[in-house]
Amino acid sequence: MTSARARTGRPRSAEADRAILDATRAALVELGWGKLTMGDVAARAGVAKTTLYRRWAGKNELVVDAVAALFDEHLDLPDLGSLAADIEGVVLRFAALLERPETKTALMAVVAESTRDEALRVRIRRAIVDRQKRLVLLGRERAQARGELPLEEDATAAARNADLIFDVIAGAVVHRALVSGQSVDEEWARGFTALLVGGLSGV
Amino acid sequence: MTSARARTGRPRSAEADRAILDATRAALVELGWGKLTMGDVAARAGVAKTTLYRRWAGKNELVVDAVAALFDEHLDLPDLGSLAADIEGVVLRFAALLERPETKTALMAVVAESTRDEALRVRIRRAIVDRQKRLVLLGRERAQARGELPLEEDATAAARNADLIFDVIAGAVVHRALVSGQSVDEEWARGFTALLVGGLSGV
DNA sequence: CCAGTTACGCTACGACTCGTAGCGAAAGAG
DNA sequence: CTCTTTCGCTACGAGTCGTAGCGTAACTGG
Repeated sequence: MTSARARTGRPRSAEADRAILDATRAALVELGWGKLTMGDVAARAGVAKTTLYRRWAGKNELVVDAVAALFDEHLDLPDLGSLAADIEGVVLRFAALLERPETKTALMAVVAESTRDEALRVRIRRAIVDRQKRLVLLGRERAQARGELPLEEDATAAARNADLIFDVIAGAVVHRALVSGQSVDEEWARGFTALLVGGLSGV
Repeated sequence: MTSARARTGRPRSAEADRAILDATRAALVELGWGKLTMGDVAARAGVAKTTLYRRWAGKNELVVDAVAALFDEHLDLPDLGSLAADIEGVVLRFAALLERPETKTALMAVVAESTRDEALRVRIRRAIVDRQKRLVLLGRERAQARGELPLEEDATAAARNADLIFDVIAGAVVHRALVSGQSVDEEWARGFTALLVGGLSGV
């Protein structure tokens, strides 16, 4: 499967791939999603425009891959000892990524495009969303191991619940950072964690 | 102030305004944000392209106004008798708007653009976000009047807390509907409400 | 009724971006 | 050394952008 395609002929330059993705991120920082053009990225990367189109169908796919690389590098979560500390940790990780200018301008834009492009939506899910989700699931497992959260017996209910928690955490951070346009600092993370753990009625 | 500008000369056609905004929403449904063009909207509305540019600076501002009209019409919240019921109500209102094809494709796109355009961000806030926020504040006041939530003494802390709750509710709905791409139905609304009210540790 | 003022529809325009095609050269596999 | 694929380059038609210029339409104050 891995060697089935392109066993012969000139191989694609891995260096070009790196240069293109780097150039894409740089262009996102300087120009933002709206003014980023394929021709500009090609020029920055020092490759021909046709080379871009041989590897990516268009701007959407290219930008998803360029941003996904950031999520790959910067998303991990050490065990901070308690459920609350882990939630604060994951919130601050998300926020650190969302407040970069590259991701800030690109993420919402590709998600917007994905509402009319199912293939793009799947690509985003695999490249970005699922990576975030794993952190939430990890924190959940740790909390269950500590006895802070009950073990769930029904698998489908557990999955539904995990989806819910993920949407709440990721959604709140995204909304705070991108829609409300305010910074996700430690103070906000503490307040959010207290709300999530204790609820509105909790003290 | 209101009569200070354009007291003389031919007045702008209010009918043209309506036709343009209707055409914009129709174009969003058919084409989506990405393929919507000013020329196409003008043709649909039966006006000249120059007329659009006399009233809106560009695609971003036009679409914000077109979508804002929907939020104006469909955002109110009857008193449902309890905090939990009110939260479910507001969640389902948000969801009903977000699941329309016009708003689905437009909202994230203009928010993405607004990360590089402060004036646009303010316009979105005033036209859309603040209208949503009022519903959350309203539900909060009702809950306090019922005694379900404590009255807060410190005004700045209360405002900060209201911002937090709003980001959590709106963020969760947006994330569920647009990023996870799953429907916000009554079952999800119930689960979300239970989590928000009781917290992770609450039963 | 008449000038003054503003909005309108229409046309045309240069600048830009898109995505593709065609070419000869380069880089590997067998 | 041949076959295959990628590469950089150039060129292209199509489409969009935002603006300018023009004559006409609509409304106001004298």
